[in-house]
Amino acid sequence: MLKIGSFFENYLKSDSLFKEKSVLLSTYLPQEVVYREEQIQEAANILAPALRIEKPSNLFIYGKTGTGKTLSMKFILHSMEEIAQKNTIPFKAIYLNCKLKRVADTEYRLIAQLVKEFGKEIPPTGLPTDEVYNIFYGLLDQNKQVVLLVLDEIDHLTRKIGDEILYNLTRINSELKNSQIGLIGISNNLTFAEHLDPRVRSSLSEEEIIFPPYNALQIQDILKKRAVQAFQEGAIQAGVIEKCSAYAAREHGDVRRAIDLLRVAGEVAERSGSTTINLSHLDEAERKVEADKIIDAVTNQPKQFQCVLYAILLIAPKNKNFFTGEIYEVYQTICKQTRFNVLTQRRISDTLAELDMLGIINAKIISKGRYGRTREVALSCDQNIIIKLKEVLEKSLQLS
DNA sequence: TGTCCACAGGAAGATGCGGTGT
DNA sequence: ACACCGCATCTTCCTGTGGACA
Repeated sequence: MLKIGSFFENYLKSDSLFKEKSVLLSTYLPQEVVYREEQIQEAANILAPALRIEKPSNLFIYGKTGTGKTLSMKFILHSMEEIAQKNTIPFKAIYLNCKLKRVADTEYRLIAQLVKEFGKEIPPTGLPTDEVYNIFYGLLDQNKQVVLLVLDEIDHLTRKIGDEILYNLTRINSELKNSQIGLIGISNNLTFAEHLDPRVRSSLSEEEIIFPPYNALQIQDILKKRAVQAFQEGAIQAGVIEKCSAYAAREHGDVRRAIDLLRVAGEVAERSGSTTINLSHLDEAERKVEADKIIDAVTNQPKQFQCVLYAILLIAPKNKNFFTGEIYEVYQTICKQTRFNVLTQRRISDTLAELDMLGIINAKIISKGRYGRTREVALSCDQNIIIKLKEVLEKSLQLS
């Protein structure tokens, strides 16, 4: 008791490395967005008519992850809302991330979420989708107003539920008497629009803006600016920021990742009682970020998924590469042990594809000629993650 | 040169759950 | 009580296919 008490005492007394940790969180909205002035100006030009209660052109934004798309859009919308409020312009901006599970990953939920933005609750299920649309139309058309709808990670939406919903959204305006709605799509995938229905494509991407990746120097500069706000003076040792931006530059200029890494490195350093952040903290942070991402993804999957992964973990030490059929056999024995239903191979095939998508395994479809076509699977994460995964799975599946 | 394996992966639909309005 | 809805998960049935082997 006394011991733990003094731990907290010491904890309070010791100076934190952080001055303002929230600066390093993804929710942080900086005062200015650097190196994106050009894109922001362009977007502002396109969206400005909304403030005169005219419908702006629909806008499409492309760029890899961590290139400041979301940040820039939030920045623009934020200042538009401010102006609108000051001048009592009936303007509303709605930002939705389509990647969020159970929020915006189906047509019903997306519209329900939009309705919620107007302050009305929609039950999570039960109503016909048409009905939800009607409620949305009604709310939208109550007053004369311009609504800007930002759909972030829009490629996730269409991959899951097709592009019909986008078609509906682009046609909303013709159904509305008072209001106007402008759509802004944000996509990580540069080729996203190519496999879109031509009608949707032409009306959705009336205007397009591309966000190029940041280069290493820009990343360094951004990181330095954030670090100054986030950490105590002298908390970061020389070379840490440089290495951090080098990591990010290697990952196609993903600044978000770099900022994440810096934050975790700070946490690691703090926990180890160090007064500064050094390179080894950064290395550990990188391992931790990677491991957390994977383990998080796995624990949120259904048991059957976990069974398949466990089967793979059992085979992996014996063979470097293995095939769908082998995995299925091992999976069956695991199901027997755990008293789970044995699913069909068709389903397992899909599960393997999902595992591949999550980056846990590396699956390649190969032909063994006479001996058929199959997935060649190899584990693609490093040893200490595998050990941790195995522990987590054994616990979750209640295997000894 | 054609055959044929061992799957991939599309389509449609069954099932069970948590919900709705009447 | 009832018919109906959305959704995740899974099954059934199906067509497609790269290339080693006879």
